[in-house]
Amino acid sequence: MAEETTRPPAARVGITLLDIAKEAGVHPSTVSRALDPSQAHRVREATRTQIRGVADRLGYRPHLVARGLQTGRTATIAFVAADLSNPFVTPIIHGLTGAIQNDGMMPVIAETQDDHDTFAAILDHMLSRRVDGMVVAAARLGDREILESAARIVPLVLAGRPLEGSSLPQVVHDDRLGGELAAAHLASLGHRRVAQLHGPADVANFPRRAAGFSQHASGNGMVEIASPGMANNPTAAEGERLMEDLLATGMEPPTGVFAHNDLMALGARSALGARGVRVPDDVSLVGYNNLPLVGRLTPPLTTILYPSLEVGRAAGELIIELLGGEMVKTHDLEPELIARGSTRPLTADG
Amino acid sequence: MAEETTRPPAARVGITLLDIAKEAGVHPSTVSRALDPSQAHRVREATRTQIRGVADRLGYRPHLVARGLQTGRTATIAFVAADLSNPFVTPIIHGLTGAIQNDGMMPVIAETQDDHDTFAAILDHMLSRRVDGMVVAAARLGDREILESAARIVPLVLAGRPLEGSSLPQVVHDDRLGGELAAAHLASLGHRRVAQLHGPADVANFPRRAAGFSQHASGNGMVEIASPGMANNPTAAEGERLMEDLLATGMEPPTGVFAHNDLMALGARSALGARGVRVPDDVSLVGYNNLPLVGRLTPPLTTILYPSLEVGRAAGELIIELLGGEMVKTHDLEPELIARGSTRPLTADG
DNA sequence: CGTCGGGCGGCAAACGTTTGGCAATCGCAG
DNA sequence: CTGCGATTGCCAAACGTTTGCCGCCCGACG
Repeated sequence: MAEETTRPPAARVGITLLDIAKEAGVHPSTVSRALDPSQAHRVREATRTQIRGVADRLGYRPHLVARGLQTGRTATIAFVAADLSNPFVTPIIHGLTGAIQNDGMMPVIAETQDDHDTFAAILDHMLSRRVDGMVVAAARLGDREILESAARIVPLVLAGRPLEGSSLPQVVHDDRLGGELAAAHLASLGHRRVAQLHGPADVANFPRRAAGFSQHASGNGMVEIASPGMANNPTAAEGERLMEDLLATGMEPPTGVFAHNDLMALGARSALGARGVRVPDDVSLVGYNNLPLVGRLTPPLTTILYPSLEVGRAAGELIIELLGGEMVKTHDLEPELIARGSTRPLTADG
Repeated sequence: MAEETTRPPAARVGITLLDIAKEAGVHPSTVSRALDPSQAHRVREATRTQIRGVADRLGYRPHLVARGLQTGRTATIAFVAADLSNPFVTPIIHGLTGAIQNDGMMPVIAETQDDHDTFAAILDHMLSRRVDGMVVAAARLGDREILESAARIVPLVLAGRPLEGSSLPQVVHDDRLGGELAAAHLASLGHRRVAQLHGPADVANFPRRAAGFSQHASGNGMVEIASPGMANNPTAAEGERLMEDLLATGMEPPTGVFAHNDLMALGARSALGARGVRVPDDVSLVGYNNLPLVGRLTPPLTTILYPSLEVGRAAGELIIELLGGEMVKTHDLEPELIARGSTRPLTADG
């Protein structure tokens, strides 16, 4: 038998367990065990170190695909976002990645663009990929069925966007309370005439924020001006449009405005500015999310803190617990008012 | 042979080609071909539609892991970032995802935290995963060797951060020109005494920006105040620290400051504000990147546009071309000055 | 009527692991 | 010297595809 004295020194692609076994003069299965910490005890110290040596020398890299086929696990978590350009999702990805990377798992990412068919296709694709779990931040009302059928196949947690009438595990954020906080804040500043800029109704956060706000408002003698429709998407452009529509009605404008997220608030501010309406002098403006930098705007935006980073992290931890067979259902994270310069007490002329 | 009349209606997990073959009374390989558009012509129209019918009825989902093992392709692109919380990377991910999602590929994401060992481990892990390609936005000077050895195994493109002295395919952005634009802008406003806040030297963008700036400055009679060291990371905190150090030297401060990125510029603004130095009245400030929202700050930040979204998209396209066997090397994207309120002409007292 | 060729489909190997079961070996005690 | 248990390593099957090759059948042509 010819003895191979020199080999390409390192990191050749395609070194397999079999190569190592041959080189070390043992059976592939022995190599597999020697390299697997949880099975290493099944192989003698001496053989083990020898095998490890050969593996290192040859630059062995386990073939995770092959392993995945055998074990049924891919060390992969799907992350499904509606719109990756929304600054709101970055911290979620960041938190998620941080929570799972230690366990050797990595997120694989897709974007639905808030389109139902795309959403369905992506879920399907992720199942085909045999991801070990899914974190979905793109849920809309109409997606419930496919979400639940996916959840029957693979651990799935909702993050960022809850889903009305579903009992899927999720990272819960109390949007209703957030809405209340916004109303309470405006109330405490003396505002009576208020309005909301509504995000799309099929994204469950927004109706909840709206309900919380309305409830507190009506319970405290505030007058809520009916808003001119709702946004098709929770974007700055839509916020601007809604605000314009509101101003265009000709009726006496509100002194306090609650936009259902920061992007819409920014859009609203543009619309107000274009009409010569000043924030906060003429109108107090409250957003939602506390996006990066909104605290450095002028005026700095008063907003409700949405703890995106923690949501991402919690989602990751939830998934990992689910994978471990635990039955955890939810994880709670509270909203918090961050009062800044875009709101101020109502004055006589305001 | 018992005829199975009723089956679980749909989407059971674990329907395999074999199940379909059995059900349709053909060989698995025929099913495989019938379902593969590029092989479908090898099977008669009738059998094909029958097979498709059975597949749909059973809710068949191809097992991408098994396919990957066989074909060697995973339909997966690694995206390696230094810091996912930097608003700068989101648009890159967005662009990348958009560019590859149509081809059924998805990014799998990891974060190096700008640590060399973590970086090496992640590259290795990605190779183990058998990703089809890599987009690396986390390159530092010391990472060259491992990057090049990875690039020998799998198509790899650099995006966001170039690498000094390397000929890896990359999405090129002319940082030097960006630096020049910053200097030229300040010069055109009459500024003579200027300073830079340096990003870390082992991230190649920053020395290039610095060189472009310095060259234009000295070539146009400007006096560049030596800066007090450089940032360890390109973050707001570090920008603040550098600016403080600069002010603390006691020498006459510059009237124009070029921060090597927007985050550092924001940190610098804080430091200036804390000392009662006004922007732009006392100091004109230029950043880099044009992060979302910096145009809405007060004053809105003058900055150099870094086309992150296009960089991400271009990186995705480059990878796909590389996968197609093309030999493309680079893709160019120009910087662009965006003059806003944080810079203004030098006045007698400024 | 024989042969050729093309269309269609089956066969089996291969991709690189993991893992349950079994065999061999060894040490040690009876 | 034999028997027994524990330790160590081997065997082979299995995970779900893809794909080169071969064979069958049918029609057409010589």
